[in-house]
Amino acid sequence: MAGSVNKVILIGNLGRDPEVRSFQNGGKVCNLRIATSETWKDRNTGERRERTEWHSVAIFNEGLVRVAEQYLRKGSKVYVEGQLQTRKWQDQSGQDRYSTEVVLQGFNSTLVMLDARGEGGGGGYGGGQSGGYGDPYGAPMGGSAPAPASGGIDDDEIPF
Amino acid sequence: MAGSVNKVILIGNLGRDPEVRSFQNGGKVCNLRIATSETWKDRNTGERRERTEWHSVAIFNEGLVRVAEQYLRKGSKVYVEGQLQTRKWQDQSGQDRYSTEVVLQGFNSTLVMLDARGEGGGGGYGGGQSGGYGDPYGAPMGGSAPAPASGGIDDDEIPF
Amino acid sequence: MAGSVNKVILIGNLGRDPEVRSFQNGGKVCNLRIATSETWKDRNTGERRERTEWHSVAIFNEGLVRVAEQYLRKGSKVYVEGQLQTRKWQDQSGQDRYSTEVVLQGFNSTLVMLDARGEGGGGGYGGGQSGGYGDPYGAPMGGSAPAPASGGIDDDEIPF
Amino acid sequence: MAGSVNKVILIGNLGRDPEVRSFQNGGKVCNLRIATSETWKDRNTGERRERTEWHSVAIFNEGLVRVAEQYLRKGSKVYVEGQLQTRKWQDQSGQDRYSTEVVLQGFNSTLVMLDARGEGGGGGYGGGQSGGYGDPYGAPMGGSAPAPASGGIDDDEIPF
DNA sequence: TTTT
DNA sequence: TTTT
Repeated sequence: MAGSVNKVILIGNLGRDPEVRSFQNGGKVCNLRIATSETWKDRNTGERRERTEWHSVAIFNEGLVRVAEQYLRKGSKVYVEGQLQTRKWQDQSGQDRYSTEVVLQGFNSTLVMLDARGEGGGGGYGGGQSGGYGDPYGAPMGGSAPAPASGGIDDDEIPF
Repeated sequence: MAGSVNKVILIGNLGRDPEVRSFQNGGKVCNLRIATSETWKDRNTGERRERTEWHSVAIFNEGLVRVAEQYLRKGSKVYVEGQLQTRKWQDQSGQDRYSTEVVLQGFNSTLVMLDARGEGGGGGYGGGQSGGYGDPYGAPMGGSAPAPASGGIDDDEIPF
Repeated sequence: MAGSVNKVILIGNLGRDPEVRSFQNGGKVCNLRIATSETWKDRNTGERRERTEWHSVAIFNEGLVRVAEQYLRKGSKVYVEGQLQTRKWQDQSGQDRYSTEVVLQGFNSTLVMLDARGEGGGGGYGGGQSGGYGDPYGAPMGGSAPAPASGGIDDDEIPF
Repeated sequence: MAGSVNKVILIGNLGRDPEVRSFQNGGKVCNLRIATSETWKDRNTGERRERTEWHSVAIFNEGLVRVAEQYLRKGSKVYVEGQLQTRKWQDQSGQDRYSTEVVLQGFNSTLVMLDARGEGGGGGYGGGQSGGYGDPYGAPMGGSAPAPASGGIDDDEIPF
C-alpha cells in the first residue's frame, strides 16, 4: 500500500546512557531509553498525579548513531522523530513475543539534542537537520550536502 | 517531569472493523488495527519491496469512539494522532508481557477520516478538530464549544 | 470540508520577551517570536552555513497565555504546537496585506518549556499536557480535569 | 543555532492544479495551494460554522516535484510535511512584503497522495517514504536506496 | 531507568 | 530578535 504515514515524535530524557552495538558488516544500532511524563490534577482529590512512559528507541541512521554515541548521556533531553515498529521474536520457551520500538532509520528521522550539558564549551546538535537545506531561492547555491546516512545492517541477531 | 512530548501520527487503513467495549461505569474503549506500509527499491536487486506495519490503537476519547464506531470500517483510511503507551500484563503462565498501543485520550488526540465511502452522500469527519477553533480575530465570536470528551474509565479488565 | 489537518511544530528560542495584550472582553493574546535555524556544509566550499527562520506565534489559549507570560523570556527554548493561519489586513495605503502566524488556540495546541532558567528553583512546565491524561486502564480513576482553556476573544483591533 | 525543529504537517485538498516552473540550472519548483478547514458549533447560536485556511506550498525536492506534477490535480487530497519559510520581497512600489510558505526541500519532507482518482487502476503514492526504509533487523538487506532528491536551484526570480 |  |  502507499498513502501511509508512520511517525513518532518524542521529547524526553534518557534513562541511561546510549547503548551501541555493531554488526558484522560494519553497521551499528544505538538503543535509547527515553522517558516522557505527564502530570495532571486528580479530578476528585485535587492532588497532583504523574505518569511516566518509557520508550525504546533504535537508531540505525549512521550519522545519528554517531551523534547519540558522542553527545547523549543518561539524563540528556532529546527530540526524536522516527517510526513505530513492532518486532516478533521467540522467547526461551519458544513463545512468540513482540517488542515495539521507535526506529530512526532513513531520511525521515531526526534526533535533536535539547540540552547542552557535558559537551564542553557549547552544546546542542541538530543531527537530523544538518544538511539538506539552504535558501531555496538563493542564487547560485550548489550547497547543502545531505548525506542523511542509512542503515546497511547485515545481521539479525539482536537480542532486545 | 514536565517538558516532554509523546506523539504518534499515523495514516493508514483499518485491517478490520473497529471493536468497541464498554466499562461498568459507562465508559468505552474502541480498538483499531491500522496498517501502514512503505515500499522501496532494493539497492542490490533493484526489485520493489514492501513492508507493512500493524498498529494497535485504543480510543478512550468519548467523541472519537462515537465517530469510529459509526463511520469506520475495515479498509477505511484514517489519520490518527495520539500517544504511545505500553501496558504490562501477565500471561496465563504468570509471565510479564508488554503491549504497546497508540492511545487517543484527552484533548490532544485526533481522528480524521480520509475517505468517505459508505456514509451516504458526502463524508469525512474531522473528529479531533470539531470545536475549539473559530476565527480568533473575528469580532463578537463567543463560539467554539470544545467538548473534547474525556475517558472516565472504571475498569481494568481489558483483555487485549 | 472535513478530513483536514493543519499542524505546526516548532522548537526554537524566543527572540524577545512575550508580548501580551488584553481584549475588552477579558480575553488575551500572547505573541511570541521564535527562531529556528539549520546549519549545513556548503557542498562546494565546504564551509558551514546557517539559516535562521523567524516565526510569529499567537497564543489565545487561556492557560497557555498564562504559562507564556509567567515563564517565558527572551532566549527561552520552547516546543509549540499549533496551526497555521494567515490574516488579511489593510496597510495605511489601503492595500491588502497578509500575515501568517502559528496560532495556539483550542484543545489541539501545546506549549512546552524546554529550559528551566529563570524560574527560581526548578523549572519546566508542560502547559499543553497538564490535564487530559491519566492511566486509561487504571481502576477507579475519575481524575484528570482537562480544562484546556479556550479563547473567547471579543475584539478585532489587533495591530500586528 | 542547533537544537531546533521547524515542521508543518498538512492534510487538505488542492484548490487548483499544481504549477511547476523551471530554473535555468534545470531545477524546478512546484507550487500547490492547499485548503484545510475546520467546522465547529457556535457556542451561542448553536449553528455550524466553518473556516477554511489556504496554504502555499513550494516543493523543491526533485522527486516530489515529479510526483506532484504527474499525479496531483485540483481537488486532490494530500498529506504534506515540510517547513515554514517566510520570504521577503519588494512590491512594485518598493515596499517590503513577506510571504510565508510551507517548503518541501531536503530529506525531511514528505508528500503522500491520499486519494487515487485519475491514476488508472490503483493508487496512492507515498512519495516521501519511498526509499530509506526496509526491515532493519532483516538479514542480508543491503536494500533501500534513499535518493531523497534535493533542490539545486539557480534562480531567484520567483514572482509569488 | 530520566526529569521536575 | 534567539541560540550554538
